[in-house]
Amino acid sequence: MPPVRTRFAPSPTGYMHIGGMRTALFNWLWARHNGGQFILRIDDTDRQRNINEAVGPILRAFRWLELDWDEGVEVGGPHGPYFQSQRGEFYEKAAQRLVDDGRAYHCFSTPEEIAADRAAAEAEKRPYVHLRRSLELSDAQREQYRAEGRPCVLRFLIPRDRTVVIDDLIRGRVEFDSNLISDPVIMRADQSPLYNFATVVDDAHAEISHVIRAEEHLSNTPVQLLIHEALGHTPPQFAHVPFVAAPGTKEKLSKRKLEKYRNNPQFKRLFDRGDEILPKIGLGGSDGLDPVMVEYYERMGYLPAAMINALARLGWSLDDKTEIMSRQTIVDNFTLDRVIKAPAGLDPDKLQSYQVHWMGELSVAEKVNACLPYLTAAEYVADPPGEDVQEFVGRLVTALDDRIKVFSDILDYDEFFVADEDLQYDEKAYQKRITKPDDAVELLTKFQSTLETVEPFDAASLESALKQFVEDQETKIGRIIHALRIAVTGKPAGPGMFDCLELLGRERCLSRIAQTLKRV
RNA sequence: GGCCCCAUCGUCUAAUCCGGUUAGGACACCGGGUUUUCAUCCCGGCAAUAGGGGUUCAAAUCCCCUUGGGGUCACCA
Repeated sequence: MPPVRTRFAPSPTGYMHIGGMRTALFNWLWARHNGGQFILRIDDTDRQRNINEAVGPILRAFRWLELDWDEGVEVGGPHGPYFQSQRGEFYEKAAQRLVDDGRAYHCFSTPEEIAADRAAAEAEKRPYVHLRRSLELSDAQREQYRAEGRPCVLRFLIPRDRTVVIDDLIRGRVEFDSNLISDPVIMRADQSPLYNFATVVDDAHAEISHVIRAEEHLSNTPVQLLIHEALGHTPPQFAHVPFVAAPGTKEKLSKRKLEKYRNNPQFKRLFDRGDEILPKIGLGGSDGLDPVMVEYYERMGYLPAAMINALARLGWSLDDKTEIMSRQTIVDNFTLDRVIKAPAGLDPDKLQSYQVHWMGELSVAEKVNACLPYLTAAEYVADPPGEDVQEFVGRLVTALDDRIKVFSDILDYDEFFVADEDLQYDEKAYQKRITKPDDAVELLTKFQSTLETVEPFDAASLESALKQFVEDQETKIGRIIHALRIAVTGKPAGPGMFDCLELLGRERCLSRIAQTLKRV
């Protein structure tokens, strides 16, 4: 058995698509599961843009999720270079071999000619395949065309009357009739290779054992198989994974349909949350980072463990009940035969539930370290944060407990960072808890002296002090505690009341209550 | 349109390959409990084999058709 070698070969688009990430993950998992190698190559045969700018976000996504690669971009390896744009000689050599063997031919057909042929075929309702007019040319004509400088591409000669069989590891046996396959262009006039050709040359050169890719490539596969064959390669095994669909649909998740997704109920929450959070940390809104991109989740403060867990469960399962899986568990158990054939819609709700689980596994120190950058970026605290700030955030995070679902949630608790006079009140809650009850103001007023004297000013003492107060006043805890929360935090929800008081400290609590009472 | 792929709760899926389960789990949702709020957590509930034909003692599972969805038909990847 040859070693398992898989690859992911994105075209440099400037961002990492969540669906592509899932494909990459499956490749990585299959390599790791088998103790093989994973290769990261860049398919940039058709790009003239700034490569570094376009590749950066892709590498960033891999690093964030800790998907390491054994060969490829930046790390190098024995099968480089790992940019198709730098592999010209390999393609030229392979192309020459095909020409020499009569498996490829120079084609002088103009785009107009081809369009006309296609139109004619359509008019007659017969499937169009390239007509190979250039094969009929005499040597003299050929020379004349060349002398005229007429552009000439190289086409692969598809053998006729063949049934091309793909034994796909996920989809099973799939057959194609070679008579229906048009001769594909494999080299442009300028000697640059086309994808279907370059990928074959590169996969063979890198000794890729398994090509795991999205199912939209399934119909390219017969061509690639035939080219492998013509070049004398043993083709890799293919596994076509279903595409990742938009939430609640069966349609391929696509960046082009972004505006439509804004109205998708599940996606809408992600967009809205992005619009709320991202500007605070200087990243613009969801115009720049959207939930189709991996970077959105990174910037919002999702956990790699949650992302991996969610992505792995999209089209794959371990058994009939296991949902929560560590990276290691997934590596240990991942097999291609358990990949499902039907497309799977990304489920933001389910991602969130994995996130809640994996967040719960973190220590306070880990959460603090991850939350601090949000607080500094939003300028809630100084950058770099002093020791006292770190200590305070530690106490806040402890009090917040699992209320922080993604790290950027820490920004919801601005009441612990703003000056007393800048405290914002939730008006609805203010009405309900302070204005409307007839005893709220009176109780708050009286409770000030309790706060002044309670010693020490910590959650436990505050709790017993409040209970004593309630007893003395012959009232119920519910009569004051809600009003108190609004008075000191401005909000109807948050950490435990006594934690809030302790966190804020005596002075700020008293100042905020006074300010609230003045407001009535 | 041609070719190809796919089809189980609202969603992600298990059982399908090798026919026999009260068709299981999770998320979401609904109800209840815990809790000073919110969040968490616990308990319970709702909810599916696209349709039609075969084959068989027995079909979600095998075969055919229909319908629906999707992918692809480039000098994109």
